Amino acid sequence: MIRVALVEDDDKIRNNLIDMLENSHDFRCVAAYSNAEETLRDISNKLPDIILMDINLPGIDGIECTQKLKTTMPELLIVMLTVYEDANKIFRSLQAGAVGYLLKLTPNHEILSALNDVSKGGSPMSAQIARKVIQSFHQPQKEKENSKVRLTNREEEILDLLSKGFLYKEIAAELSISHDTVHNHLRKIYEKLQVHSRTEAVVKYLKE
Amino acid sequence: MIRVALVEDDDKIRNNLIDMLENSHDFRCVAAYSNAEETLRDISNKLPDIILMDINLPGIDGIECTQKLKTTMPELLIVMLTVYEDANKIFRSLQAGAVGYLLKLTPNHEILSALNDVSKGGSPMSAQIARKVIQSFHQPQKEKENSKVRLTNREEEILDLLSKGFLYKEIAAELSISHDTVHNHLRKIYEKLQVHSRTEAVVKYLKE
DNA sequence: CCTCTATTTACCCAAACGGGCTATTGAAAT
DNA sequence: ATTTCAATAGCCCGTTTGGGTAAATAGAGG
Repeated sequence: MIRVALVEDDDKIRNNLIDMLENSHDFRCVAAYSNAEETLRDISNKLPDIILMDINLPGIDGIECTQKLKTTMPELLIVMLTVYEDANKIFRSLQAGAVGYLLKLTPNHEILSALNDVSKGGSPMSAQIARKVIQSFHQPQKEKENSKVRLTNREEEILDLLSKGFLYKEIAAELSISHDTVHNHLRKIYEKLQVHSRTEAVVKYLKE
Repeated sequence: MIRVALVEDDDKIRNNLIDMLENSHDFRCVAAYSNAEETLRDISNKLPDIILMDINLPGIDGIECTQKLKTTMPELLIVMLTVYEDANKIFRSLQAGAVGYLLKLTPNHEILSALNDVSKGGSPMSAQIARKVIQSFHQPQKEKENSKVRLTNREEEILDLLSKGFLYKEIAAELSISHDTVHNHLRKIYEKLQVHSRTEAVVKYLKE
């Protein structure tokens, strides 16, 4: 029997996963947590072989949690199970030590076979996810090295003003350019930082 | 002749103030800066008696600038001249060492008479501003001590999610409450933090 | 018992934002 | 000479946000 633990804050999804595991022949659900903090505190009492980890958790997120878990229990196999299909989250998860990355819309039987893969030393991920991972190797080495994407001077300038809470039109006034140009720079910035809002961009920026 | 310096990022307003000073009998404008950084660098060459300081400056804001100026030139008289009528900014300004607090809508002749007051040892401020200052002495000491406003647990929880870039509706889903409730908590948070947008709130929050 | 606060929900509305698209200019690189 | 790219500007459109206003409930503290 392979010991599996869950970290998932949505009650319904968590209970579905528990059912799935308990109705299987090969797996046992030895723990189910709703947040990262509890997981980090309690996991050493349960010693699962595999963890199915949600990314979007209240407080410490699944990626950070993965990182912390791997430092204390490096043999633990962690599989991300999440709604995000975004390249950045995938890479950060894998870098944090996850061995697999599944989307939440994956049918139960595929999740189970993925868990089997994992226990056999595989790394399950959907074809779309795999493609994104593969593509990362096609990127010229240059870009991989400084994974901290390079913003142009103008973009940094705008991001800085953004982080001070200025509106588009205030930034435009400040820099004597049009509202639309600010808008355009912001799009490029969001694309480069892999985010979709002011807040996310500013948070990344402030963490330098 | 009383030597006055200006710190104001808006060209039009700054030039209006220069005109006002130059057309007066008692004052000379010895410097006019558009930002705090330049002011801090250059002010020791100009040695004004009084500074009229805007709060909303790009980069270092007027309050921080006031603080820094007072450490190196404690005899300098600084008068805030700003659009903000909010209690928090007023107190922080006065604590930083400002001796007066005027609103930008104050007519020129009143600004001049305020400058006269200042040079005579007075502290000019409008009746509304004065009221807010007075009221601060009526507040129980408790609240004055921890000026770092207290957010409720719920509010912190929501602010935390906000800082992770979640949308209102995502926060609502996360906490199993309605979109409107999230909206309302955010209003309270903004009010307590004296901000007017996600970005500003998150920046304050991340700076702990 | 009454008041105050925290938490919750709701409706309205204007401003701000995010993304899809296209396009011009000038500089730098190939 | 041609291509690439940063910077500029614009239009369209749906979504998100912020603020006004109102109100109900439950718990704490007088």
